[in-house]
Amino acid sequence: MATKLPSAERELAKAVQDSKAPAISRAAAVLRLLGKSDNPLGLNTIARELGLNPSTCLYVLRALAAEELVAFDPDTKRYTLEAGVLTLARGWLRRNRFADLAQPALDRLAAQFNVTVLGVQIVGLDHIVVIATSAGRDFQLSAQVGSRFPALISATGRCIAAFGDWPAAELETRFATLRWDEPPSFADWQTQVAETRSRGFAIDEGHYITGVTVLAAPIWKSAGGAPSHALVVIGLASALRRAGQAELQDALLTAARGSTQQMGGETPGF
Amino acid sequence: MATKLPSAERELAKAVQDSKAPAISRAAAVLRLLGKSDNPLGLNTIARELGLNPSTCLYVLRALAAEELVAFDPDTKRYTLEAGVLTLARGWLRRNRFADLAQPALDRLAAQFNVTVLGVQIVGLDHIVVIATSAGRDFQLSAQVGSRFPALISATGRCIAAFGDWPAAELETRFATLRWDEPPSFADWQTQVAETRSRGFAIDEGHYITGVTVLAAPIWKSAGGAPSHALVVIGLASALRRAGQAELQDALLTAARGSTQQMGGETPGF
DNA sequence: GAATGATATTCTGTATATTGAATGGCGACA
DNA sequence: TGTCGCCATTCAATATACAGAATATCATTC
Repeated sequence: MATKLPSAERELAKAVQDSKAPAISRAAAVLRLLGKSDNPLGLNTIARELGLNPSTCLYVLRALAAEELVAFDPDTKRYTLEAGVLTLARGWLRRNRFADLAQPALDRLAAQFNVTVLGVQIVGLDHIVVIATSAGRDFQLSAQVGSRFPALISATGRCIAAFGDWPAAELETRFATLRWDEPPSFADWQTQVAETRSRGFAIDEGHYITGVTVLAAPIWKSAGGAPSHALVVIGLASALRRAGQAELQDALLTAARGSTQQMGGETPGF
Repeated sequence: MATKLPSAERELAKAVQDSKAPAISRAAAVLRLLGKSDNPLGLNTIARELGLNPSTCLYVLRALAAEELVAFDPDTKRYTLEAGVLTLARGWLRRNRFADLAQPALDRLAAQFNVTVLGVQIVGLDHIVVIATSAGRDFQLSAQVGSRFPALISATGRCIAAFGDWPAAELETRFATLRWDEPPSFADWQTQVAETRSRGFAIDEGHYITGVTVLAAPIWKSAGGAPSHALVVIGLASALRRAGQAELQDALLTAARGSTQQMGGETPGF
């Protein structure tokens, strides 16, 4: 009993439990697993990894293959993602102006301060997703479009907590699951969140990744409520100080305000 | 009885029928519908469009929302695609060298002959998916990455038929469902497929879209079997003649042979 | 402000998706 | 070449996802 489950398996079990369409949770888990994997996977490998019954898993894979979301190699009996997922992404991109709108601002910041800049979308309290990127000249750090991170991590996390109006208990629960290089205490973090609120943007100085400073400024898609996106600057702490961190912070805030306007939103006066 | 069903509904009904995981077919249909739609959709709209029971549809949407593949606006009660689909696409892109490998060749062809060039992936006999594009200087025609087309349509279709070794009956069934501006007869088409086989590439002269010529050359990922990808050139018939269609055909074939080599495949000598 | 029409959502019995065991098939290794 | 062990796949019993009716919620019109 109470054997230690891999986290993917753990979460999936929960999602399946109280859903009226568990097959869909299983399908999503399979797709994500295949997306992470560097090479094609066999049925049993997938089933074991996700804690699924092999026969159930087989039916899931067959359904996904029929939908062209998963490719099946009959020779090796191995599965990979199929091009159908691209088609879905295209549908999403068509309806989302943020990537196009923010790109010029990202490029300007990246070029002027020689840093990596991301445009991210905030998906509730769960995750943020990288929508657009621009790398500095000597790109020390990078992240790819489509990457997911936990919502509350690093500078963006403080933004989300600061401007989101979430119940403190909920925040603390989520906070407890985060992985940092140098984890702040919850109390310290709350102080930093308060600072973020008064300053209008967030800083993470080496907590998430040692030696790396992350700045994040919120973007509002509509007038009220929580921010929908954020601009994120990533750079080595030493390099940032050289590049003029104060100016960079101003430029970031201005860019975020501009993006908010372009999105038809309104930056609240905290 | 025998009321005319929308085609999406028709196909979905079939897929659900004999699947051991019908919820997954329904989920995929919902995602595709949301991907096509220009604006957020309500529950009943979706259910009606796909011929689903509203309550079933609700459970599907809730499951998809929990997986961050669908976004739900509690105010308007409307659904859209969510950024999670981007994450899946990223996973696929990581494992697919074709887009990166082919891009230079596409750009060269597009620039030299002022045409639109596509790199497509062949997904069985069902569809092709656009993986990479390059537009000419005055881009008369275009297609976006992620777009899907029926496998047997236009020049690419003749390639697939010519080099794929599919049963004739299967081909004829599928052929019957295609929509052309100026449909060829099945007999004519078979002749053109035979020509394609001997020539090594396919031409569609105004059949698919009036006044538009399409060329397609196959690419093999592995030594034997059917081609996995194709290079496709699209241009106005008049413009192509001016640009030197004979040279273009040579250049296309050479490019496809080169891509085949880069992919580690082998162009068979038909 | 009442009534109407449309929508989203909950509820309940039943057809069926899921499970775990049994079978079939393939490669490794001796 | 035969045996073993793993993997994919089928099979049969049953827990449950699903369809349809009932209810709740919301706009819209008079």
